[in-house]
Amino acid sequence: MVKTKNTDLQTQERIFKAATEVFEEKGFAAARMQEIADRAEINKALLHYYFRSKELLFEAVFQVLLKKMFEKILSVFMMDISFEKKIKLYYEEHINILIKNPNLPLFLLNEISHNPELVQGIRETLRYSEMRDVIYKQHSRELRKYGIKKGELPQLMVTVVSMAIFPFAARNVMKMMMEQLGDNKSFNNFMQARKDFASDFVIAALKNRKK
Amino acid sequence: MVKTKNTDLQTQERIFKAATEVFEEKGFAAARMQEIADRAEINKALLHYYFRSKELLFEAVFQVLLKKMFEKILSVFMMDISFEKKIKLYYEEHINILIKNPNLPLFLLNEISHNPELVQGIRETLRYSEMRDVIYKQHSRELRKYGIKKGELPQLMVTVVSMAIFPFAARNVMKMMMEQLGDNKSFNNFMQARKDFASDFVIAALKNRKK
DNA sequence: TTTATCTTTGACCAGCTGGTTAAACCTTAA
DNA sequence: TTAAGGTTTAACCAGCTGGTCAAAGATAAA
Repeated sequence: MVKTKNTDLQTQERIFKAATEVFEEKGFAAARMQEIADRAEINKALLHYYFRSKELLFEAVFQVLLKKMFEKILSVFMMDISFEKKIKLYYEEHINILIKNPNLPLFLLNEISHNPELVQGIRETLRYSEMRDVIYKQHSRELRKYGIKKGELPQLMVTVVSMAIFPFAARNVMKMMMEQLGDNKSFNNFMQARKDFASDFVIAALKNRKK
Repeated sequence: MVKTKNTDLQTQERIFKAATEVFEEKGFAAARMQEIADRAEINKALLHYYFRSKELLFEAVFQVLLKKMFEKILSVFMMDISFEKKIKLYYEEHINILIKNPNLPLFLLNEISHNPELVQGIRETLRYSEMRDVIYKQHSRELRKYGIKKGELPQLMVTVVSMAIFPFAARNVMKMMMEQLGDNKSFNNFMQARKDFASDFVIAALKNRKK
């Protein structure tokens, strides 16, 4: 309970890690408690000893994965650097994270859409309105120059993040396309190249907008 | 069997429609045969009479939804019009389809990622390499002008489609952001506005690229 | 060593899930 | 009217799923 033995933490961490893997791969509905127990190499009853139910275990895992997804985005967009640098840094950092966690986007989008109550967790983690206000204050001059009105900021933000996130969600479709192409570039190479392509694309679009 | 009575088709169609709804909403793993039967207002055993198993029923539904997603994209990008017009028409048509089927993107991406064998169906429906070749032949002049090399075409294509598809996949997250904003625009208004935003954005980026 | 507390386990269970089956029902053609 | 074949149903089933529980095992303090 209060006393934290070595073994306690080891076991709980092993369960948590196994649960993360299984939930991320299969999603909540297709995930099986038995499989989590097997991967953690423990008895199934132990799962319920540490995390009362499948739902509670899932929620614990979900919160951590949600933060893994959004904390970096938030911190980058809150930084006090130029908008151009921010875009470049965002793609660099976020694509790196997603290369390490390629299942993250589809997992999060899917669970959120199937269980709207999870959205509450996002409110607290993403803090969108805060981010939006900071961005608009910091970059009012640049955004005006680019002809982005405050009402259009969501359009721009969605565009920016979709260019990084969408390819991971569509990863299997893309892999198929690349095979068919006889393209030797791996998916990861594609995403490495995308860091520059995406930032150049966004900057170019902004600099040449109809005003 | 061969004789097609009225009632046969009506029943089979009712089952198919109900199955489409349930699979699209819940996904394969969380979908329940009983719920499909209830929505079709028939006995559960009838599902197995018309479609032998859950898997077979799912595959039938999946193929139709896959075509709903991709046929329009394919036909637009195969048309003999300028690249700019093609981009505009693509967003107009595809966003219209997705507004009518908002769950389609997440459903397809998710099922494909959880069941790689379904990719075969995409090969036949999407015909990516054919599309890519046609695009590159038709627009070699324009693409050269924009400084898009053949190897970069996938980057451009993924960018274009992600701007239309991603917002639907992230629909619930976006709805939350809009509420928090106190924004009265509905999600559909956002997507209507996105038709112009996206095409202008892509065209602007192309016209101002580093070469 | 003893004792109290925390961990871990095997065995078990109720309820759900996809799927089957035999019988009833309906339609149609002879 | 009747026989045949397709359609629909209620009842049923085996296997899986999340979850429980009593007992055994480990740990550390007294």
